[in-house]
Amino acid sequence: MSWTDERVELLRKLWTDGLSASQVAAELGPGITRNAVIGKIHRLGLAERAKTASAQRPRAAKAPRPTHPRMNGVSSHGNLALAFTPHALAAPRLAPDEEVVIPMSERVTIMELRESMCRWPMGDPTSPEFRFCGGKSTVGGGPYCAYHARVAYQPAQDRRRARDQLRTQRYA
DNA sequence: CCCTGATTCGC
DNA sequence: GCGAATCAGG
Repeated sequence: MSWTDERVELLRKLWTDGLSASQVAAELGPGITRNAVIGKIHRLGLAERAKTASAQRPRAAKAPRPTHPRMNGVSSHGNLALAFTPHALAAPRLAPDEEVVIPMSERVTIMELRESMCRWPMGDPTSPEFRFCGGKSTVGGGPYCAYHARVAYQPAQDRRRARDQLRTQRYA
């Protein structure tokens, strides 16, 4: 990869528009790294950008995060185990077209689960194969990754009711 | 930890 | 000139 005229032009435009170096790098495609972009910006003398756009822009208000019945007061791993095993057992069944396949290698056991990870249960909770999704949980410490948050909170009226029912049956 | 830009320095 | 590695900061 080299700095062709087109590339430089695009770099100028995107950087001037206020994109971050990594965003510009992504636009320029694989092969151009963030470092490459920053280096070029300096060589071009573009480094004095009147503040970054993101710095000018007032921070967007934090999206309100839905609360989950079982999600309160969870902080340590022990808590996680206690809090989410019931949840796991009562996990809703997803329709095949709702299903997202997470490779086993990316899933995590309950011991590997961290607060920053998606706690969506996957597989049979009574099986040694049982894992959690393990994806990056949503910003602000939400319990699920973006996808599973959607599944958990969005369509869910009746599914959730069913799940809660199941939960109370088993853990009343 | 995720991210940001800045700087250095071997190539 | 180039950009990975590193630094300093949010």
